[in-house]
Amino acid sequence: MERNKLRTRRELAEAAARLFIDRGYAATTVQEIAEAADVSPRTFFRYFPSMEDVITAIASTTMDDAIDHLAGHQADEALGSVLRAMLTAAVAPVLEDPGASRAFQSMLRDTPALRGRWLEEQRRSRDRLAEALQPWFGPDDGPLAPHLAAGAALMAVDEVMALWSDDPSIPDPLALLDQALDLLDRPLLSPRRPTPTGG
Amino acid sequence: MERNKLRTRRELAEAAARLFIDRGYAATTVQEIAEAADVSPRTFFRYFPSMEDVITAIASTTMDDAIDHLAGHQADEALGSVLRAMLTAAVAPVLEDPGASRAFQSMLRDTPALRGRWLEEQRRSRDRLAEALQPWFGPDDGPLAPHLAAGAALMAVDEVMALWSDDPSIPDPLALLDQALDLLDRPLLSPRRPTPTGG
DNA sequence: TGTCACTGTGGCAGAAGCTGCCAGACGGGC
DNA sequence: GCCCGTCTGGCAGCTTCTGCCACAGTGACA
Repeated sequence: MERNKLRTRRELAEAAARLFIDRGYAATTVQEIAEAADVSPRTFFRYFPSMEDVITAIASTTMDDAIDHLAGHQADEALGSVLRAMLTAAVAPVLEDPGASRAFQSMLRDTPALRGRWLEEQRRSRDRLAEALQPWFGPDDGPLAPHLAAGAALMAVDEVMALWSDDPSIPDPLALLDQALDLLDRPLLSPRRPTPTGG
Repeated sequence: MERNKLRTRRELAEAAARLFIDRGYAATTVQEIAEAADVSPRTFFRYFPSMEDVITAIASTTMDDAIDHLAGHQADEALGSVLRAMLTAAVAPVLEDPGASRAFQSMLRDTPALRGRWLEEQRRSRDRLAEALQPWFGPDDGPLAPHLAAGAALMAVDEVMALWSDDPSIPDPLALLDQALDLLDRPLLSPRRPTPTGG
């Protein structure tokens, strides 16, 4: 019956995503989602504590997988290249159906409640990623360093996806992601070297 | 009557914050907040579109003020020092009542719904800050650069506050913030130079 | 002083989100 | 056939949130 549970959960999440994109979050009811997944509303709330939480089921999987994948790498590889590979793998699924991804991003953008949950999920990924990045940092780097690296990486993905979904002329988020990661590895707060003597 | 409106709004926000910290978000009802602010529940929803949104009224002001303050600076100052001053000013109010700030952060940490809204507010601040940082970046830096700088700065504040509120042995978040900003201005993804030849 | 418009507020009905509880359905082991 | 654990549905009830109408306070104007 375990397999059946996972199937029901996925069906609920997919039905919800479809309805949210189609008619918007506010215009969708739990009853409709439940009907689309062929269960009762009561059952819906046995799988998700709230209607907003459906979104996390859609969001978390890809990033979780990517972070898990990182455990296969060793600290003797350069952090930059490992992170680049991981984030590229996390973003790549977008290319399978760019239209749907764009629609999803737009929906997210216009729905504060869902965006909040999405960001919270991202925040949780940040903690997990920081943990996974520990081997690349030494005691001299301080406790903040892995958290900042993880945060910056995920923030870059978020910014890239936002920019890509806003601007239809950008065909490929992967090229943007590359640029973003290049920028992250240079002094972020000193873009142009200021004139040595102020004035 | 305008002044009265602002007063009511602030009273609602403060009553809500007090109740959330005291008994938790889930155990607080709109009716209780309304009673504490001496208005009807119906009036509450005229000031805030949802119960969760009260939190943004508390959050947004300090960061908004700090970003506005940034408009007084010119691009001939080093970005790093301007940002440092701005973020320090944004975090400084915490020192007025560290106990309350810590309690507030803990409450935020344990309440997914509120944390989501909080992060969303932070996301909005990121866009505003990126806009304000434009003068410090040239066309060669690309469109992503100011967004990444703004995102990294706010992410650092978030991480610093989280670390500070978790660990009672850290007396002062400002010192942590300084460390975080130092780290941001060095190559984030190359903490230790890897051995030139892999092996 | 009377009337009008505007604004802030309260009350009420009703839809929707969400939970606790009980009852029925299904599968596996004896 | 019977028991047991799990998944599910239905129902009652509370809470969040909205649309609507009514009332009170304020200022302008005759």
